[in-house]
Amino acid sequence: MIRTRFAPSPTGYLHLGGLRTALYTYLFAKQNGGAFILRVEDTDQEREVPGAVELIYQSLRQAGLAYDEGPDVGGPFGPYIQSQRKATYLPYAIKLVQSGAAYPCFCTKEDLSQRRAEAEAQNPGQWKYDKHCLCIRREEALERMQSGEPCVIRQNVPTTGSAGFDDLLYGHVETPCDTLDDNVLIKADGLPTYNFANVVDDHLMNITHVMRGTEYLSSTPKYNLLYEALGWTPPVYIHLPPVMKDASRKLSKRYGDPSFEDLLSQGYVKEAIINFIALLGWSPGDEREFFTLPELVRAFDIKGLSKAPAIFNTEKLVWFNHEYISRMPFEDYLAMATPWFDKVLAGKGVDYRRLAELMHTRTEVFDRVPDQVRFLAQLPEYDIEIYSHKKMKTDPALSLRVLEAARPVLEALPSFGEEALKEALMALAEKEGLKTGQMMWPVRIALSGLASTPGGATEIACLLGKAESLRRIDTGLDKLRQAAG
RNA sequence: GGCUCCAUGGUCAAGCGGUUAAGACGUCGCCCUCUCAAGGCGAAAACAGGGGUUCGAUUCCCCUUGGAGCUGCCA
Repeated sequence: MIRTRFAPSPTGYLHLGGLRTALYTYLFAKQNGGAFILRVEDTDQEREVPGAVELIYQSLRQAGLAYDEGPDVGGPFGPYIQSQRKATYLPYAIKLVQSGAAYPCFCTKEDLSQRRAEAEAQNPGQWKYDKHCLCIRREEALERMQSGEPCVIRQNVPTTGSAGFDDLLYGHVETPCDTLDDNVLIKADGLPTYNFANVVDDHLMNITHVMRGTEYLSSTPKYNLLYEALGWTPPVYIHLPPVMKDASRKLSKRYGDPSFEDLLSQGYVKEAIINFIALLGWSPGDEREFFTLPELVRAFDIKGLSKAPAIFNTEKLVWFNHEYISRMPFEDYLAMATPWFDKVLAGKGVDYRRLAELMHTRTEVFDRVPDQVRFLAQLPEYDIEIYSHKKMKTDPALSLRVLEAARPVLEALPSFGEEALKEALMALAEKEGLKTGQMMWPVRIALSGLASTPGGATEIACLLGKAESLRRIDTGLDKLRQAAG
């Protein structure tokens, strides 16, 4: 049975690169009828951010990536939080020490930084741990360790030969051992480093396939040395290229790059985010581009993964979002749009249902909605230049004439419904010898003060109501008359 | 610096020795239209460079260039 895991460290919210790794990991497990496991890698207590674990649970749930085993859902291989597994690592480390694959190191951080500084002075950038403590006799070292002398346990990487592994995506990767450092396996605080914890836990949790970022690509040969020394079979590796902010910067939390949660609160819909992110670094091979999560499970294939980093392109995400919004049922749209309407229209008595009909296919991201509808609450300041439209053949002078003619017609209308408005204005246009656009453009401008609006003149007049519409036309007339002198 | 990995339009990408080098986003133009969107049609836009291998390279190999990652008692 295939078992995969997503193993984030709780240092903040789940960023999009992490979400994509989680997604691929989930897809791979599910399409093979396997299990998707969440494991929290919190062995660095200093970097841990309070509440981050909950944020991870929440994001994965919202994204629909339900895990079969994990800290808050349990499972037969728990606990699923590494700090709670502290006691499990040391025995394996000692086993490695006894076989010579690792050794206790009593060098203090001060010693190390001093020796390092000296070495760097001679050979910049060449420092590796000098195996200083390897010469201590094993029995003595173990004794000192067990007597409580502060120490770490280091991996004893061979000084000759090479180490390698096979990656499903990248193929065979091999590194000369003499370029590898003797990494710390168990820290002075007794907790394992990532280097050791992931090996032990992946084995203990029967993980068959490891999907993770390429930042581990070059250290994986070292992990395989550990598997070998422990007599374990390594998992199948699939390293994933990073998601970039631009050509040379990774998407990061620091530079204010959005998290999954951020995108949701900006008004991106989760299906669009998932769909977009799935296609960032993976191609189905055919020309399909819309996928639900279950469809992704069926379509996903390691062969479609890209080896090169992918730049996160917001415009494409916006396009996906627009598509998803346009396709959602109207009632869903109305429900989602209402709070955004409320931000600028609360208590204004605007017909949200009609407004939603107009806005439904015009919404790209919900956080842009308030700016699009604000004019309904208050006529914005505008320059009469926008009465000019080349294609419509309108200008301020014509607009003045149009508004003067339209004002009494509108005022006389018994009903201010869209149909009635349209008929009245079209009839007027004909009578005045004007094209429809020449009639509608000035009216719409006067009503909205905007060159571009959701809906045309009649829809806006109807939304505004008779009194407000006439008031705005009067404002327009004032402006135009003033300009005309 | 050392090691590892990567390289098709602005972006995501198909291609897996012989193609007019797909498609999508974005951009631009036209049509439609009571504005803007949407929709329809169309256009511009790429194999980083140099060597090989081969009858033939975007595709295989090498070098260069460019980029990324690792080189932490971070993951």
